[in-house]
Amino acid sequence: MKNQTAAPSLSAAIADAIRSDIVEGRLLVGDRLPSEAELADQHGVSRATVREALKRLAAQSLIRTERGAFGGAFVNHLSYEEARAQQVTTSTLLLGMNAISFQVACEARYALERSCTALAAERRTDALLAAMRTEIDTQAAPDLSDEAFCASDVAFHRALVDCAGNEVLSYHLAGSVEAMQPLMNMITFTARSRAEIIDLHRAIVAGLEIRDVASVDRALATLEAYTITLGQSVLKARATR
Amino acid sequence: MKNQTAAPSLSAAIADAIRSDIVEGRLLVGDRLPSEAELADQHGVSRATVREALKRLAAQSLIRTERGAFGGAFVNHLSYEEARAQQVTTSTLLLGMNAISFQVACEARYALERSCTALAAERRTDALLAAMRTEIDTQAAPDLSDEAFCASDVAFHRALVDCAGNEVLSYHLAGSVEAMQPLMNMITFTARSRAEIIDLHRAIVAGLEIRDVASVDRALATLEAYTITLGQSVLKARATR
DNA sequence: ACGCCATGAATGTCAGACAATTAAATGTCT
DNA sequence: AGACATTTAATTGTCTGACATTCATGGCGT
Repeated sequence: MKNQTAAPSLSAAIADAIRSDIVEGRLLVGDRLPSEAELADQHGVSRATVREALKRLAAQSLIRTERGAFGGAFVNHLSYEEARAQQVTTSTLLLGMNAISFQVACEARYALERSCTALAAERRTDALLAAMRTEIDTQAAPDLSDEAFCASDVAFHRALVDCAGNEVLSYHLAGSVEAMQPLMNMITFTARSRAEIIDLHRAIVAGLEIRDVASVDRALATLEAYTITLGQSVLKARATR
Repeated sequence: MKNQTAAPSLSAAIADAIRSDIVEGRLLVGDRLPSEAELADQHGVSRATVREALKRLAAQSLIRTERGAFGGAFVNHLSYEEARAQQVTTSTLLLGMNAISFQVACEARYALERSCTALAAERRTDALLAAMRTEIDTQAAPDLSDEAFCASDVAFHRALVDCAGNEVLSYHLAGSVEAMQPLMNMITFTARSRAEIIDLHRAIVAGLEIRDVASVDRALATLEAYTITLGQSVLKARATR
């Protein structure tokens, strides 16, 4: 992996060297790196510089460090959860910094989410359907805060993508959808709109239950359209304020 | 953003503090952080510790540092390209470490890719169609290496997702699909299979041209099935070896 | 006005020290 | 012999102070 313009910094160069050792398989999961002192010797730099390099890798969850005798830096086993958390941080920041319109974000979110409907209808399990129904019940509570409603909404859609029974797909979709949540949260939900959304959630679960791809897809499309409508009315309200 | 079990390290704690300042908007893009010496004072630690914290943030592209007078650490503007590169690194590593079956990866890849067909058929531009045709011509060259064929394949699918005309969708899809390329590269392409793939690529472009969603979707489904077949035959060949 | 250079502020690096932690080796008691 | 306590060595985490390097700015001389 060639580095961009250049790495005018020793610590960055050392980090890159070790990173490619990991990515290209010369260091395997669980392997212990040489101690900081040894690395400093090998690369002809001071320990401080090596440490900065290691911190860079630790920030990407590529390595983990343990203290004490026979501690050191170990190639980390990247779990789905860690990877997803990082993806969400990066994507959230990206979306927050680039003046994404609500409509574009919404369109992307539902396009991604609909990519799992066919598999989800085929493979949905009773356990996941039950989880979705539980979230719907939560959402129907009359005195629920907007925050809690959104959290439950995320959990519902998370369960939906899990229905596809493909962990790789779940990882990508859950990460993508979750990253867009802050943009979705521009909307303040009225009792009326909550009821509408809950109805559509019910339709999705019902469609999955009878393995009817088309009805699930239709419900998601309707949910997308409705969400965009809500977003636009919020924008309009702000404009006239 | 609460940290998991604990961060028993000062440099990690400081990095987390600054990170949340950025993610939650208390520091804006382009803002200059205090100098390392000032940060060290504020947090009551040494400059070395602050530097390790800053390197962690730099590794996530959250900040960039400039040397010289009036240099320092600045909140970075995260570009789509930087974000995608990070997403690809993380996802590639994740997939490489978790014994993903070829079939599961393939299924996820095409499910994601098909999420843009409807928008792509509606919005495809002549420029992007031309780009796709150029890649097909490249792929048809008789003396092309496997590596170059795969690279062109990535470029082709990249153009396909760009057809959807939604930059957020492009970002997520291009990253996801690219991250799975190493798994796809298990396949060694024969002249026969290349011809088959190129035919399907042609069908995709033709479908986009006449804005026929169904035919594009069908071509992608066929491509998925064919890719899985190829993968299985490779596995079978290895098993009997 | 123009170019050159000193200055100062900042990061990048180094060397050496000490504290904290931890597993393993060693010692000690029953 | 076995259980428990202690020492030891390796390693990371942090601190201190120093020097090198980079670069915008402003003053100086011509």
